[in-house]
Amino acid sequence: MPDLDPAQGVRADARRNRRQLIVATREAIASRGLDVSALDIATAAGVGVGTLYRRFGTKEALLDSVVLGLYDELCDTAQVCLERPDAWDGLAEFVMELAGAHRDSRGLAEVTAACERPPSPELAQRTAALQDAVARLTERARATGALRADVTWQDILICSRAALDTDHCLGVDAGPEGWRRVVTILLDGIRAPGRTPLEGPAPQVHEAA
Amino acid sequence: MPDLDPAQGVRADARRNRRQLIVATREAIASRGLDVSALDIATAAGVGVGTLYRRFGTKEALLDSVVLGLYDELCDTAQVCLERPDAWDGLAEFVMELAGAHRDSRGLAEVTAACERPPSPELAQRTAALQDAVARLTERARATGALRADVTWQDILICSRAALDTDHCLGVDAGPEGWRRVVTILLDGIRAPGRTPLEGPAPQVHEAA
DNA sequence: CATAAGCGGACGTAAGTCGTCCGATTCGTC
DNA sequence: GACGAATCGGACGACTTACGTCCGCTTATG
Repeated sequence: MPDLDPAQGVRADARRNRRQLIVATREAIASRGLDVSALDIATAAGVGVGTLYRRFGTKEALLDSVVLGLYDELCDTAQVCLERPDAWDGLAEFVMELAGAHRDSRGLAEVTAACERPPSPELAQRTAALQDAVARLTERARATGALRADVTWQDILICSRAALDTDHCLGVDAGPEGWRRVVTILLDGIRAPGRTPLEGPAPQVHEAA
Repeated sequence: MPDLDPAQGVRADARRNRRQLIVATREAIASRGLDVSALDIATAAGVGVGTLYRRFGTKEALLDSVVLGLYDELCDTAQVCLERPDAWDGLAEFVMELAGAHRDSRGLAEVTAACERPPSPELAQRTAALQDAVARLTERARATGALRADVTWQDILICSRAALDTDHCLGVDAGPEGWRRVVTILLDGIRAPGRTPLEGPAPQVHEAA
Protein backbone atom coordinates (compact mmCIF):
# COMPACT_ATOMS: atom_id res chain seq x y z
CA MET A 1 0.00 0.00 0.00
CA PRO A 2 1.99 2.95 -1.33
CA ASP A 3 1.89 6.59 -0.42
CA LEU A 4 -1.32 7.68 1.23
CA ASP A 5 0.10 11.04 2.16
CA PRO A 6 0.09 13.47 -0.75
CA ALA A 7 2.66 15.79 0.84
CA GLN A 8 5.57 13.38 0.77
CA GLY A 9 8.37 13.49 -1.74
CA VAL A 10 6.62 11.71 -4.55
CA ARG A 11 7.42 12.47 -8.11
CA ALA A 12 5.70 15.42 -9.76
CA ASP A 13 3.72 13.26 -12.20
CA ALA A 14 2.47 11.13 -9.31
CA ARG A 15 1.22 14.22 -7.51
CA ARG A 16 -0.46 15.47 -10.65
CA ASN A 17 -2.17 12.15 -11.27
CA ARG A 18 -3.40 12.13 -7.71
CA ARG A 19 -5.04 15.52 -8.18
CA GLN A 20 -6.58 14.50 -11.49
CA LEU A 21 -7.98 11.36 -9.91
CA ILE A 22 -9.62 13.35 -7.15
CA VAL A 23 -11.18 15.77 -9.63
CA ALA A 24 -12.40 12.95 -11.85
CA THR A 25 -13.82 11.07 -8.89
CA ARG A 26 -15.67 14.13 -7.69
CA GLU A 27 -17.31 14.52 -11.09
CA ALA A 28 -17.98 10.83 -11.49
CA ILE A 29 -19.77 10.36 -8.18
CA ALA A 30 -21.64 13.61 -8.77
CA SER A 31 -23.30 12.28 -11.87
CA ARG A 32 -23.32 8.54 -11.31
CA GLY A 33 -23.18 8.06 -7.56
CA LEU A 34 -20.85 5.91 -5.52
CA ASP A 35 -21.13 2.93 -7.83
CA VAL A 36 -18.67 4.22 -10.39
CA SER A 37 -16.18 1.67 -11.59
CA ALA A 38 -12.50 2.18 -11.01
CA LEU A 39 -11.97 1.99 -14.74
CA ASP A 40 -14.40 4.85 -15.38
CA ILE A 41 -12.70 7.06 -12.84
CA ALA A 42 -9.22 6.29 -14.13
CA THR A 43 -10.23 6.87 -17.74
CA ALA A 44 -11.88 10.19 -16.90
CA ALA A 45 -8.72 11.19 -15.06
CA GLY A 46 -6.61 10.22 -18.05
CA VAL A 47 -4.65 7.56 -16.19
CA GLY A 48 -4.68 3.78 -15.98
CA VAL A 49 -6.44 1.86 -13.25
CA GLY A 50 -3.08 0.79 -11.92
CA THR A 51 -2.33 4.39 -11.04
CA LEU A 52 -5.59 4.69 -9.12
CA TYR A 53 -4.75 1.72 -6.94
CA ARG A 54 -1.13 2.77 -6.61
CA ARG A 55 -2.08 6.25 -5.37
CA PHE A 56 -4.98 5.36 -3.11
CA GLY A 57 -4.60 1.69 -2.29
CA THR A 58 -8.33 1.10 -2.62
CA LYS A 59 -11.20 2.50 -4.59
CA GLU A 60 -12.91 2.97 -1.22
CA ALA A 61 -10.08 5.14 0.07
CA LEU A 62 -10.34 7.40 -2.95
CA LEU A 63 -14.11 7.75 -2.59
CA ASP A 64 -13.82 8.43 1.14
CA SER A 65 -11.29 11.14 0.52
CA VAL A 66 -13.51 12.87 -2.02
CA VAL A 67 -16.65 12.60 0.10
CA LEU A 68 -14.84 14.05 3.08
CA GLY A 69 -13.98 17.07 0.96
CA LEU A 70 -17.66 17.57 0.14
CA TYR A 71 -18.56 17.39 3.82
CA ASP A 72 -15.95 19.98 4.63
CA GLU A 73 -17.49 22.32 2.11
CA LEU A 74 -20.88 21.84 3.74
CA CYS A 75 -19.39 22.72 7.10
CA ASP A 76 -18.00 25.93 5.63
CA THR A 77 -21.40 26.80 4.17
CA ALA A 78 -23.04 26.25 7.54
CA GLN A 79 -20.61 28.62 9.21
CA VAL A 80 -21.32 31.30 6.62
CA CYS A 81 -25.06 30.94 7.15
CA LEU A 82 -24.65 31.15 10.92
CA GLU A 83 -23.04 34.53 10.44
CA ARG A 84 -25.92 35.98 8.46
CA PRO A 85 -27.50 38.87 10.37
CA ASP A 86 -31.06 37.65 9.82
CA ALA A 87 -31.75 34.30 11.42
CA TRP A 88 -34.43 33.24 8.97
CA ASP A 89 -32.32 34.20 5.98
CA GLY A 90 -29.44 32.17 7.35
CA LEU A 91 -31.60 29.10 7.82
CA ALA A 92 -33.29 29.44 4.44
CA GLU A 93 -29.98 29.89 2.70
CA PHE A 94 -28.52 26.81 4.32
CA VAL A 95 -31.49 24.66 3.41
CA MET A 96 -31.23 25.81 -0.19
CA GLU A 97 -27.48 25.21 -0.24
CA LEU A 98 -27.75 21.76 1.31
CA ALA A 99 -30.52 20.78 -1.07
CA GLY A 100 -28.40 22.05 -3.94
CA ALA A 101 -25.35 20.16 -2.75
CA HIS A 102 -27.40 16.99 -2.57
CA ARG A 103 -28.58 17.55 -6.11
CA ASP A 104 -25.16 18.50 -7.41
CA SER A 105 -23.66 15.25 -6.20
CA ARG A 106 -25.58 12.04 -6.28
CA GLY A 107 -22.71 10.45 -4.40
CA LEU A 108 -23.02 12.95 -1.57
CA ALA A 109 -26.75 12.28 -1.40
CA GLU A 110 -26.07 8.56 -1.13
CA VAL A 111 -23.67 9.09 1.74
CA THR A 112 -25.89 11.43 3.75
CA ALA A 113 -28.69 8.90 3.37
CA ALA A 114 -26.58 6.02 4.66
CA CYS A 115 -27.61 4.78 8.06
CA GLU A 116 -26.36 1.25 8.41
CA ARG A 117 -22.64 0.98 7.98
CA PRO A 118 -20.59 3.03 10.42
CA PRO A 119 -18.92 5.97 8.70
CA SER A 120 -15.26 6.74 9.16
CA PRO A 121 -14.39 8.69 12.29
CA GLU A 122 -13.66 11.71 10.12
CA LEU A 123 -17.08 11.59 8.51
CA ALA A 124 -18.73 11.05 11.87
CA GLN A 125 -17.04 14.16 13.18
CA ARG A 126 -18.25 16.27 10.24
CA THR A 127 -21.73 14.82 10.58
CA ALA A 128 -21.87 15.84 14.22
CA ALA A 129 -20.60 19.32 13.36
CA LEU A 130 -23.27 19.71 10.70
CA GLN A 131 -25.99 18.51 13.04
CA ASP A 132 -24.84 21.04 15.60
CA ALA A 133 -24.78 23.85 13.06
CA VAL A 134 -28.29 23.05 11.82
CA ALA A 135 -29.56 22.89 15.38
CA ARG A 136 -28.12 26.33 16.04
CA LEU A 137 -29.51 27.76 12.79
CA THR A 138 -32.90 26.38 13.69
CA GLU A 139 -32.97 27.66 17.25
CA ARG A 140 -31.82 31.07 16.14
CA ALA A 141 -34.68 31.25 13.62
CA ARG A 142 -37.16 29.97 16.16
CA ALA A 143 -36.05 32.59 18.68
CA THR A 144 -36.97 35.38 16.26
CA GLY A 145 -40.39 33.85 15.76
CA ALA A 146 -39.84 33.18 12.08
CA LEU A 147 -40.06 29.39 12.38
CA ARG A 148 -43.23 27.48 13.14
CA ALA A 149 -43.22 25.89 16.55
CA ASP A 150 -43.51 22.22 15.68
CA VAL A 151 -40.60 22.03 13.24
CA THR A 152 -37.39 20.58 14.64
CA TRP A 153 -33.87 20.86 13.32
CA GLN A 154 -34.16 17.22 12.33
CA ASP A 155 -37.08 18.15 10.11
CA ILE A 156 -34.87 20.75 8.49
CA LEU A 157 -32.28 18.16 7.56
CA ILE A 158 -34.85 15.73 6.28
CA CYS A 159 -36.51 18.43 4.17
CA SER A 160 -33.22 19.31 2.54
CA ARG A 161 -33.40 15.98 0.71
CA ALA A 162 -36.88 16.63 -0.64
CA ALA A 163 -35.73 18.17 -3.93
CA LEU A 164 -33.48 15.24 -4.81
CA ASP A 165 -35.67 13.46 -7.32
CA THR A 166 -38.11 16.10 -8.52
CA ASP A 167 -37.09 16.67 -12.11
CA HIS A 168 -39.89 14.81 -13.81
CA CYS A 169 -43.22 13.36 -12.83
CA LEU A 170 -45.82 11.86 -15.11
CA GLY A 171 -44.64 13.72 -18.17
CA VAL A 172 -44.11 17.02 -16.39
CA ASP A 173 -40.65 18.55 -16.63
CA ALA A 174 -39.57 20.76 -13.75
CA GLY A 175 -36.70 22.27 -15.71
CA PRO A 176 -33.09 22.62 -14.59
CA GLU A 177 -33.85 25.00 -11.72
CA GLY A 178 -37.26 23.58 -10.90
CA TRP A 179 -35.98 22.06 -7.67
CA ARG A 180 -35.68 25.55 -6.24
CA ARG A 181 -39.44 25.94 -6.48
CA VAL A 182 -39.85 22.83 -4.36
CA VAL A 183 -37.43 24.11 -1.74
CA THR A 184 -39.13 27.51 -1.71
CA ILE A 185 -42.48 25.85 -1.13
CA LEU A 186 -40.97 23.82 1.70
CA LEU A 187 -39.48 26.92 3.28
CA ASP A 188 -42.88 28.60 3.16
CA GLY A 189 -44.25 25.50 4.81
CA ILE A 190 -41.91 25.71 7.76
CA ARG A 191 -42.40 29.42 8.35
CA ALA A 192 -44.51 30.61 11.23
CA PRO A 193 -47.37 30.28 11.72
CA GLY A 194 -47.69 26.59 11.04
CA ARG A 195 -51.20 25.74 9.92
CA THR A 196 -51.49 22.01 9.65
CA PRO A 197 -50.11 20.45 12.84
CA LEU A 198 -47.29 18.03 12.08
CA GLU A 199 -48.38 14.61 13.22
CA GLY A 200 -46.33 11.60 14.13
CA PRO A 201 -42.97 11.55 15.84
CA ALA A 202 -40.38 14.07 14.76
CA PRO A 203 -37.25 12.70 13.08
CA GLN A 204 -34.74 11.32 15.53
CA VAL A 205 -30.98 11.33 15.61
CA HIS A 206 -29.77 7.90 14.72
CA GLU A 207 -28.38 6.00 17.68
CA ALA A 208 -24.96 4.48 17.20
CA ALA A 209 -25.40 0.72 16.86
CA MET B 1 -44.53 -16.37 -27.83
CA PRO B 2 -47.27 -18.23 -25.92
CA ASP B 3 -50.48 -17.00 -24.41
CA LEU B 4 -50.51 -13.32 -23.62
CA ASP B 5 -54.20 -13.35 -22.82
CA PRO B 6 -54.93 -14.65 -19.33
CA ALA B 7 -58.58 -15.38 -20.09
CA GLN B 8 -58.05 -18.12 -22.64
CA GLY B 9 -58.43 -21.80 -21.90
CA VAL B 10 -55.09 -22.34 -20.30
CA ARG B 11 -54.58 -24.96 -17.67
CA ALA B 12 -55.38 -24.11 -14.08
CA ASP B 13 -51.77 -24.29 -12.93
CA ALA B 14 -50.74 -21.95 -15.71
CA ARG B 15 -53.32 -19.39 -14.59
CA ARG B 16 -52.23 -19.73 -10.99
CA ASN B 17 -48.57 -19.26 -11.88
CA ARG B 18 -49.46 -16.19 -13.90
CA ARG B 19 -51.17 -14.63 -10.89
CA GLN B 20 -48.30 -15.52 -8.58
CA LEU B 21 -45.83 -13.99 -10.99
CA ILE B 22 -47.76 -10.73 -11.07
CA VAL B 23 -47.95 -10.58 -7.28
CA ALA B 24 -44.26 -11.37 -6.93
CA THR B 25 -43.32 -8.79 -9.56
CA ARG B 26 -45.35 -6.13 -7.83
CA GLU B 27 -43.54 -6.78 -4.57
CA ALA B 28 -40.15 -7.07 -6.23
CA ILE B 29 -40.32 -3.78 -8.09
CA ALA B 30 -41.78 -2.12 -5.02
CA SER B 31 -38.70 -2.83 -2.96
CA ARG B 32 -35.97 -3.10 -5.55
CA GLY B 33 -37.19 -1.08 -8.53
CA LEU B 34 -37.38 -2.08 -12.16
CA ASP B 35 -33.95 -3.71 -12.18
CA VAL B 36 -35.06 -6.96 -10.63
CA SER B 37 -33.72 -10.04 -12.32
CA ALA B 38 -36.06 -12.53 -13.89
CA LEU B 39 -34.65 -15.18 -11.58
CA ASP B 40 -35.51 -13.16 -8.48
CA ILE B 41 -39.07 -12.65 -9.63
CA ALA B 42 -39.55 -16.29 -10.55
CA THR B 43 -38.06 -17.52 -7.29
CA ALA B 44 -40.26 -15.19 -5.26
CA ALA B 45 -43.26 -16.46 -7.19
CA GLY B 46 -42.26 -20.04 -6.51
CA VAL B 47 -41.83 -20.94 -10.18
CA GLY B 48 -38.93 -21.40 -12.55
CA VAL B 49 -37.70 -18.72 -14.92
CA GLY B 50 -38.97 -20.77 -17.83
CA THR B 51 -42.50 -20.26 -16.58
CA LEU B 52 -42.00 -16.51 -16.46
CA TYR B 53 -40.93 -16.37 -20.10
CA ARG B 54 -43.59 -18.85 -21.14
CA ARG B 55 -46.39 -16.81 -19.56
CA PHE B 56 -45.27 -13.34 -20.50
CA GLY B 57 -42.87 -13.75 -23.41
CA THR B 58 -40.54 -11.09 -22.05
CA LYS B 59 -39.51 -9.74 -18.71
CA GLU B 60 -40.47 -6.32 -20.08
CA ALA B 61 -44.00 -7.46 -20.83
CA LEU B 62 -44.43 -8.66 -17.27
CA LEU B 63 -43.12 -5.42 -15.82
CA ASP B 64 -45.30 -3.34 -18.13
CA SER B 65 -48.35 -5.27 -17.10
CA VAL B 66 -47.67 -4.72 -13.41
CA VAL B 67 -46.87 -1.03 -13.81
CA LEU B 68 -50.05 -0.50 -15.77
CA GLY B 69 -51.96 -1.93 -12.83
CA LEU B 70 -50.34 0.57 -10.50
CA TYR B 71 -51.29 3.42 -12.82
CA ASP B 72 -54.87 2.23 -12.91
CA GLU B 73 -54.99 2.36 -9.13
CA LEU B 74 -53.71 5.92 -9.22
CA CYS B 75 -56.46 6.84 -11.65
CA ASP B 76 -59.03 5.39 -9.27
CA THR B 77 -57.58 7.38 -6.39
CA ALA B 78 -57.76 10.57 -8.44
CA GLN B 79 -61.42 9.99 -9.17
CA VAL B 80 -62.18 9.46 -5.50
CA CYS B 81 -60.39 12.68 -4.59
CA LEU B 82 -62.27 14.60 -7.27
CA GLU B 83 -65.49 13.59 -5.60
CA ARG B 84 -64.52 14.94 -2.19
CA PRO B 85 -66.86 17.77 -1.22
CA ASP B 86 -64.05 20.08 -0.12
CA ALA B 87 -61.72 21.04 -2.95
CA TRP B 88 -58.66 21.55 -0.76
CA ASP B 89 -59.20 18.28 1.06
CA GLY B 90 -59.44 16.47 -2.25
CA LEU B 91 -56.21 17.97 -3.53
CA ALA B 92 -54.35 17.39 -0.29
CA GLU B 93 -55.52 13.81 -0.12
CA PHE B 94 -54.40 13.12 -3.65
CA VAL B 95 -50.97 14.60 -3.09
CA MET B 96 -50.54 12.46 0.01
CA GLU B 97 -51.75 9.37 -1.81
CA LEU B 98 -49.53 9.93 -4.82
CA ALA B 99 -46.53 10.59 -2.62
CA GLY B 100 -47.33 7.42 -0.70
CA ALA B 101 -47.70 5.39 -3.88
CA HIS B 102 -44.33 6.62 -5.04
CA ARG B 103 -42.81 5.59 -1.76
CA ASP B 104 -44.59 2.26 -1.67
CA SER B 105 -43.18 1.24 -5.02
CA ARG B 106 -39.75 2.22 -6.10
CA GLY B 107 -40.56 0.79 -9.50
CA LEU B 108 -43.55 3.10 -9.89
CA ALA B 109 -41.37 6.06 -8.91
CA GLU B 110 -38.86 5.07 -11.56
CA VAL B 111 -41.54 4.94 -14.23
CA THR B 112 -43.19 8.26 -13.36
CA ALA B 113 -39.74 9.86 -13.47
CA ALA B 114 -38.95 8.49 -16.91
CA CYS B 115 -38.88 11.11 -19.61
CA GLU B 116 -36.81 9.74 -22.47
CA ARG B 117 -38.13 6.50 -23.82
CA PRO B 118 -41.68 6.63 -25.11
CA PRO B 119 -44.06 4.77 -22.85
CA SER B 120 -46.53 2.26 -24.17
CA PRO B 121 -49.76 3.69 -25.57
CA GLU B 122 -51.60 2.32 -22.55
CA LEU B 123 -49.26 4.07 -20.12
CA ALA B 124 -49.43 7.27 -22.13
CA GLN B 125 -53.20 7.21 -21.90
CA ARG B 126 -53.12 6.77 -18.12
CA THR B 127 -50.54 9.50 -17.82
CA ALA B 128 -52.75 11.90 -19.71
CA ALA B 129 -55.73 10.95 -17.57
CA LEU B 130 -53.74 11.58 -14.40
CA GLN B 131 -52.49 14.92 -15.67
CA ASP B 132 -56.05 15.91 -16.43
CA ALA B 133 -57.29 14.82 -13.02
CA VAL B 134 -54.55 16.75 -11.22
CA ALA B 135 -55.28 19.83 -13.29
CA ARG B 136 -58.92 19.61 -12.31
CA LEU B 137 -58.12 19.02 -8.64
CA THR B 138 -55.82 22.03 -8.72
CA GLU B 139 -58.24 24.38 -10.45
CA ARG B 140 -61.01 23.35 -8.11
CA ALA B 141 -58.85 24.18 -5.12
CA ARG B 142 -57.72 27.43 -6.64
CA ALA B 143 -61.32 28.45 -7.32
CA THR B 144 -62.13 28.19 -3.62
CA GLY B 145 -59.16 30.39 -2.78
CA ALA B 146 -57.41 27.66 -0.82
CA LEU B 147 -54.43 27.43 -3.17
CA ARG B 148 -51.77 30.08 -3.55
CA ALA B 149 -51.90 31.83 -6.88
CA ASP B 150 -48.48 30.97 -8.30
CA VAL B 151 -48.69 27.20 -7.87
CA THR B 152 -49.56 25.23 -10.99
CA TRP B 153 -50.86 21.70 -11.31
CA GLN B 154 -47.45 20.78 -12.64
CA ASP B 155 -45.96 21.94 -9.37
CA ILE B 156 -48.38 19.65 -7.59
CA LEU B 157 -47.13 16.63 -9.50
CA ILE B 158 -43.50 17.55 -9.00
CA CYS B 159 -44.05 18.03 -5.27
CA SER B 160 -45.59 14.60 -4.94
CA ARG B 161 -42.13 13.16 -5.53
CA ALA B 162 -40.51 15.22 -2.81
CA ALA B 163 -40.93 12.63 -0.05
CA LEU B 164 -39.27 9.87 -2.06
CA ASP B 165 -35.86 9.86 -0.47
CA THR B 166 -36.38 11.49 2.91
CA ASP B 167 -35.84 8.66 5.35
CA HIS B 168 -32.40 9.60 6.60
CA CYS B 169 -30.14 12.58 6.39
CA LEU B 170 -26.83 13.05 8.15
CA GLY B 171 -27.62 10.62 10.92
CA VAL B 172 -31.20 11.77 11.41
CA ASP B 173 -33.89 9.13 11.07
CA ALA B 174 -37.31 10.31 9.91
CA GLY B 175 -39.00 7.11 11.04
CA PRO B 176 -41.39 4.97 9.01
CA GLU B 177 -44.07 7.64 8.69
CA GLY B 178 -41.73 10.60 8.65
CA TRP B 179 -42.39 11.25 4.98
CA ARG B 180 -45.88 12.40 5.91
CA ARG B 181 -44.39 15.31 7.81
CA VAL B 182 -42.58 16.38 4.66
CA VAL B 183 -45.74 16.22 2.60
CA THR B 184 -47.66 18.11 5.25
CA ILE B 185 -45.07 20.87 5.23
CA LEU B 186 -45.28 21.00 1.44
CA LEU B 187 -49.06 21.24 1.55
CA ASP B 188 -48.81 24.13 3.99
CA GLY B 189 -46.37 25.71 1.56
CA ILE B 190 -48.80 25.59 -1.34
CA ARG B 191 -51.76 26.92 0.64
CA ALA B 192 -52.89 30.48 0.15
CA PRO B 193 -51.53 32.99 0.75
CA GLY B 194 -48.18 32.28 -0.84
CA ARG B 195 -45.48 34.26 0.89
CA THR B 196 -42.26 33.74 -0.99
CA PRO B 197 -42.91 34.26 -4.70
CA LEU B 198 -42.00 31.18 -6.70
CA GLU B 199 -39.24 32.18 -9.07
CA GLY B 200 -38.16 30.61 -12.32
CA PRO B 201 -40.34 28.94 -14.90
CA ALA B 202 -43.10 26.65 -13.70
CA PRO B 203 -42.76 22.96 -14.56
CA GLN B 204 -43.81 22.20 -18.12
CA VAL B 205 -45.57 19.26 -19.67
CA HIS B 206 -43.04 17.22 -21.54
CA GLU B 207 -43.40 17.55 -25.30
CA ALA B 208 -43.58 14.31 -27.21
CA ALA B 209 -40.28 13.85 -29.01
C1' DC C 1 22.84 9.66 -18.25
C1' DA C 2 21.76 6.22 -14.88
C1' DT C 3 18.34 4.52 -12.00
C1' DA C 4 14.56 4.20 -9.26
C1' DA C 5 9.92 5.66 -9.22
C1' DG C 6 5.97 5.55 -11.72
C1' DC C 7 2.85 4.30 -15.53
C1' DG C 8 -0.75 1.84 -18.53
C1' DG C 9 -3.64 -1.59 -19.43
C1' DA C 10 -3.93 -6.65 -20.33
C1' DC C 11 -5.30 -10.29 -17.41
C1' DG C 12 -7.32 -13.80 -14.14
C1' DT C 13 -11.24 -14.24 -11.37
C1' DA C 14 -15.74 -13.77 -9.90
C1' DA C 15 -20.38 -12.20 -10.16
C1' DG C 16 -24.77 -11.55 -12.20
C1' DT C 17 -28.16 -11.63 -16.27
C1' DC C 18 -30.90 -13.00 -20.15
C1' DG C 19 -33.69 -16.15 -22.59
C1' DT C 20 -33.66 -21.10 -24.35
C1' DC C 21 -34.22 -25.91 -24.24
C1' DC C 22 -35.49 -30.47 -22.86
C1' DG C 23 -36.43 -34.23 -19.75
C1' DA C 24 -39.77 -34.70 -15.98
C1' DT C 25 -44.31 -33.72 -14.22
C1' DT C 26 -49.13 -32.72 -13.90
C1' DC C 27 -53.70 -31.40 -15.58
C1' DG C 28 -57.88 -32.61 -17.77
C1' DT C 29 -60.39 -35.51 -20.63
C1' DC C 30 -62.19 -39.94 -22.25
C1' DG D 1 -57.89 -44.72 -14.06
C1' DA D 2 -55.03 -43.96 -17.89
C1' DC D 3 -53.25 -41.39 -21.70
C1' DG D 4 -51.71 -37.34 -24.27
C1' DA D 5 -50.91 -32.75 -24.40
C1' DA D 6 -49.89 -28.77 -21.85
C1' DT D 7 -46.88 -27.09 -18.51
C1' DC D 8 -43.06 -26.96 -15.44
C1' DG D 9 -38.24 -26.34 -13.42
C1' DG D 10 -33.84 -25.09 -13.68
C1' DA D 11 -29.39 -26.29 -15.95
C1' DC D 12 -27.12 -24.07 -19.59
C1' DG D 13 -24.48 -21.13 -23.02
C1' DA D 14 -23.27 -16.69 -24.07
C1' DC D 15 -22.51 -12.21 -22.39
C1' DT D 16 -21.38 -8.24 -19.70
C1' DT D 17 -19.20 -5.85 -15.95
C1' DA D 18 -16.28 -5.17 -12.19
C1' DC D 19 -12.15 -5.64 -9.12
C1' DG D 20 -7.40 -5.48 -8.11
C1' DT D 21 -2.77 -7.38 -9.67
C1' DC D 22 1.30 -7.72 -12.31
C1' DC D 23 4.96 -6.67 -15.41
C1' DG D 24 7.29 -4.68 -19.34
C1' DC D 25 7.90 0.09 -20.72
C1' DT D 26 8.41 5.17 -19.77
C1' DT D 27 9.83 9.24 -17.42
C1' DA D 28 11.38 12.26 -13.75
C1' DT D 29 15.25 13.54 -11.20
C1' DG D 30 19.92 14.07 -9.33
